[in-house]
Amino acid sequence: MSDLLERLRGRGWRMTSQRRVVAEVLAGDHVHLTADEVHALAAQRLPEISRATVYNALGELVLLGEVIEVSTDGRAKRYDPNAHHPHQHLVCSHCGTIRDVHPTGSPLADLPAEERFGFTVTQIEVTYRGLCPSCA
Amino acid sequence: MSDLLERLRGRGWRMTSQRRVVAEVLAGDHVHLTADEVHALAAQRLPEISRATVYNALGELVLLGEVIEVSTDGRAKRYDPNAHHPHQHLVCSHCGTIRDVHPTGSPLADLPAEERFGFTVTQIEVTYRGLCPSCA
DNA sequence: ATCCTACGATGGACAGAGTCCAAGTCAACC
DNA sequence: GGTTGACTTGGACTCTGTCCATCGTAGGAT
Ligand SMILES: [Mn+2]
Ligand SMILES: [Mn+2]
Ligand SMILES: [Zn+2]
Ligand SMILES: [Zn+2]
Repeated sequence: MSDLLERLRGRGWRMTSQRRVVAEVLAGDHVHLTADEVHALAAQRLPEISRATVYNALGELVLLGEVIEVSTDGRAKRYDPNAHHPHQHLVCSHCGTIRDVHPTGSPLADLPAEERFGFTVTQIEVTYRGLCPSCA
Repeated sequence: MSDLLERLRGRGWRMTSQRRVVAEVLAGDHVHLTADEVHALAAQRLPEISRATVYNALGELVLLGEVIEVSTDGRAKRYDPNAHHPHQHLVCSHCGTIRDVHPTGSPLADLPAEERFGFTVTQIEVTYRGLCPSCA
């Protein structure tokens, strides 16, 4: 993770204690925290950190491509630091639990050119939905 | 669309003027309205219809499998009456415009069994994201 | 080491989408 | 036509996220 902090510093990110804590809280694999969860964890280390600051930091990390925003259907967005290992998500329709998955058949079925309607497609997102073992 | 109304009546749906108007407003192909858009259109015909009723009716149509809920990333959910012709969506990341698309092959790249984590996968949703011609 | 200042943090108000509820209304069956 | 439980209403409420005026501070300049 400190390589992340290095990379950010290198890009001119002013290193504040708040941003450091947010980046540290997000460290790890299979992490999919909501903004408020990040805020709660960050506040354990830095009690006066504000929600706005957490939202700002997360937004910047997303813009910098260091974190992926996963939006799950009506609930709060989740933030995924595993931005450098492409993967997709399996989501429980009942409780919202997320798991990382790596579908086979790599080049996710491209769109027929005549169905692109002039769009520049930059991202293909596959979401597998179902019930997790405890909700089934 | 009156076949829809028939089907609903057959399933014990009490037919109120509000529900009828909501179902009628949703009729058509490539329709992806938000709940508030449905409400506005419905209110043109039935001025006193309430937002809560529209949300209730939409929720029931979704449960009955007659309408698909398309959630688009931070914006309001959209309601798609084209539930009986499986398709996927192409969404503009900038303005939120939606187009129906029909990817070739089996985009539904199945999940390796060992990556299902005990989930019962019931739905695979593919979202193509990019910029529409006017946002590019 | 100290000073400066532009960038970042704060917290409280605000907004959008959706849910909930108590009270009133009416569709459908008798 | 009367009965009744399902449906509707509208307003309050919740949740997620944004905005903004003000205050604080990281880090370059001296
Ligand atoms: Mn992930
Ligand atoms: Mn559609
Ligand atoms: Zn679950
Ligand atoms: Zn667009």
